[in-house]
Amino acid sequence: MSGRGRVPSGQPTIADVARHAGVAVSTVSYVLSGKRAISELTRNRVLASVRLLGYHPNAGARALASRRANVIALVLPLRSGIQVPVVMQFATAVVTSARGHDHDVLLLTSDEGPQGLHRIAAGALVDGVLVMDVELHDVRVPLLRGLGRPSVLIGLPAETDGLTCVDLDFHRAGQVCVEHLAGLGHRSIALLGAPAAVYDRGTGFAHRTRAGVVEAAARHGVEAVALPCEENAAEVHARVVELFARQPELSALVVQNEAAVGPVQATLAALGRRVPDDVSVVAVCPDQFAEHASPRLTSVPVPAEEIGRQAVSLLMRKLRDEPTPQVTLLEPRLTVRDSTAAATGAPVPHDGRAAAR
Amino acid sequence: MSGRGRVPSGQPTIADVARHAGVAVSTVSYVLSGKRAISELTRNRVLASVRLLGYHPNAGARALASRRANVIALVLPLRSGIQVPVVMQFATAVVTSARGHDHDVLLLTSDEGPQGLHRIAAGALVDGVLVMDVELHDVRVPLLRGLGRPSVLIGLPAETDGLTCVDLDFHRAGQVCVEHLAGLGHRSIALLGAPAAVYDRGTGFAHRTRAGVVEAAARHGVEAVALPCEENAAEVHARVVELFARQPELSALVVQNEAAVGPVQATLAALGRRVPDDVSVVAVCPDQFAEHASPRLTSVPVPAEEIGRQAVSLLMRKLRDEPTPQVTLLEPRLTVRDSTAAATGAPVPHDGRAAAR
DNA sequence: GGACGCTGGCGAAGCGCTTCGACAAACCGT
DNA sequence: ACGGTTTGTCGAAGCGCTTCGCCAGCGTCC
Repeated sequence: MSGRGRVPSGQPTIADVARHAGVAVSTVSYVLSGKRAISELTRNRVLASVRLLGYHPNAGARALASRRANVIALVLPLRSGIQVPVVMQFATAVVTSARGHDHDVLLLTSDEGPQGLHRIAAGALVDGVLVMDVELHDVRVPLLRGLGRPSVLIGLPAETDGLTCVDLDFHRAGQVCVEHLAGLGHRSIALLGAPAAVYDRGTGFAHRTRAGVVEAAARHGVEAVALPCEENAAEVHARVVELFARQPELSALVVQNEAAVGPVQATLAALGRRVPDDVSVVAVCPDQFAEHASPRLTSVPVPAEEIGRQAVSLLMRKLRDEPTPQVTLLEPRLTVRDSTAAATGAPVPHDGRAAAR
Repeated sequence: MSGRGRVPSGQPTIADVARHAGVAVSTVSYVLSGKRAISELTRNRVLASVRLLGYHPNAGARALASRRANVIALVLPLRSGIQVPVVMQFATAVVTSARGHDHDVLLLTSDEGPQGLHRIAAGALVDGVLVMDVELHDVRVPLLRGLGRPSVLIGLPAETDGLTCVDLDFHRAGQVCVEHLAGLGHRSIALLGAPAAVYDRGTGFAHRTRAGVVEAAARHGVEAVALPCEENAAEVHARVVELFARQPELSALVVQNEAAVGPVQATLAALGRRVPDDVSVVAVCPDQFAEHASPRLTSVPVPAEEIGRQAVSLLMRKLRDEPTPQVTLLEPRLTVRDSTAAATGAPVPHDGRAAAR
């Protein structure tokens, strides 16, 4: 009968719902979007039809007509030296929060590079972009500025004009670790950091933590050295040995490298140095890691969940054209567990800080 | 002038390209899709215009008209006890291969559950679905069957009728580990497995590996016990101690738990048992892990990349309505490194297998 | 030299949705 | 009882693309 007759998709359309409920297509649309007042009666009839037919709006059609896809892009790093579990936590937090805002998440990997971003944005596949693992001088930053779509960075580039960035205040995190150790009477500490490659490509969090450690150490009159560290057990071992050779007085370690945490503990054990009796250890790592180590580690957790949530919520605000702060830094919290104790021969005063004065 | 005049989107449309190239819209479409023959001359004119105007087809419009979104969904597990780095490797492999097939990847988390899948599929946001971390009796399996969209599972449920599944042959992997150890003369071995929760929820790979180990051990006359193992250092320590108490003769360990690998080595060291001199260790874990341990671990890697690629390629085949095998199992390869050696008092015969006969 | 088949291109009809303007009907104050 | 607001609903015009059917031109084959 029908002249053209492409195969119908099987899924009910808004027209089916309208017909079933005995109203106009536009009425169904308004019921679903709430953008115009609809009488209680009509609304209920429509909603009943929706449920009965199992109607789900077609995403493509919706995107086309409304010019918003309700999808955001998440650009994940895939390089060496990334903190895999942290990244996963971010990703899941982002997906979960995005769903809470009625958005889905499209996964992009850094290695498709700028053109990937461009394709996605120009094709209107996504409404906005979330970029992780930003470097100090990230090539994607100028791109994002000219993308024509809202974006939020997780991490802090050197120049934040016109951007929206969220991150843990790693500078402060470094300070907090040192302050804790100084308060326990430690006078010689070391930062065992991320792999050298991470520093080399100017990843913000590594540099900022190091700066925080160095600065706070100076302020508290604590001797401190910072060393990058690869992620394999042998290398960690070598580094730790090297540290004790360079600083015989060394009594505390700040470790910012998930993969190194285990080997560090193993190495210290092998060297006959007990934690925390002989050496205190503070880690900057996910809580889960710190909990699972033995002894349980005093740590500054990276609040991946919280950062992810914030990032999404900032992006949503940008999508609604609301103003957003340029930089949002989360305050680090240090959780004291079993891996830090007063330095030998420097008993902690009762307020736990005197030694740092 | 124009009566209605919504704001134009800014992006050039196919009509702009057509006008610029002096051809019909449909011609541009055919040039881009290659679905009809277009003369060299016209094609080049069109392509030039496309580049010049920076044209990118609108994803929503394309999806609406063609009834295919060129997006696939990837459902990632987010529960405890998952092997985070492996999951990440999967994810990146999937994204990369999907891009190679001109598709993007939408990230879903298991915890949005069945309705998430349903929403996505019914809304035509995605053309197909990739599901990871499938359990033996997964609730999503019936859902997938009735989803009306092609899907591929990574992992193996108990019942595979009408499905398409890819996975490493973990049963074989278990066997391979045992065969290697038996060949080295070990007569008493243990499998230190995933956390108990993983077995409890019936995750295929854990069960299959255990079965493979047990079966091969029986066949080779090797004594074997299998123990689940939590992912924290203290627990690992306890388990290892327990194992040696139960099997005084124990001379080799198969470890299928990334997070446990480090602690196992630490514990053995603490117990004064050298690897591989006193105890051999085989791990089922990503190569990277095995490489970074010290000593470097003999291992059966989980070929996440390869599995991801296969999964995508199978899904693409299904999208094209081509038949696909129900189950695709990848053959495990064992890489010998420095953590396995001949059992004490059982010198390896020159062909390395006699002890197993 | 007309029937035939190709090739290359065009026009138009949707795909399923949102949104704008129009417009009855109900409600208000006077 | 009559203009002026709301309030609730409808119709229709696209959003930007794909795809179907059509046709003009051109070589081919008896």
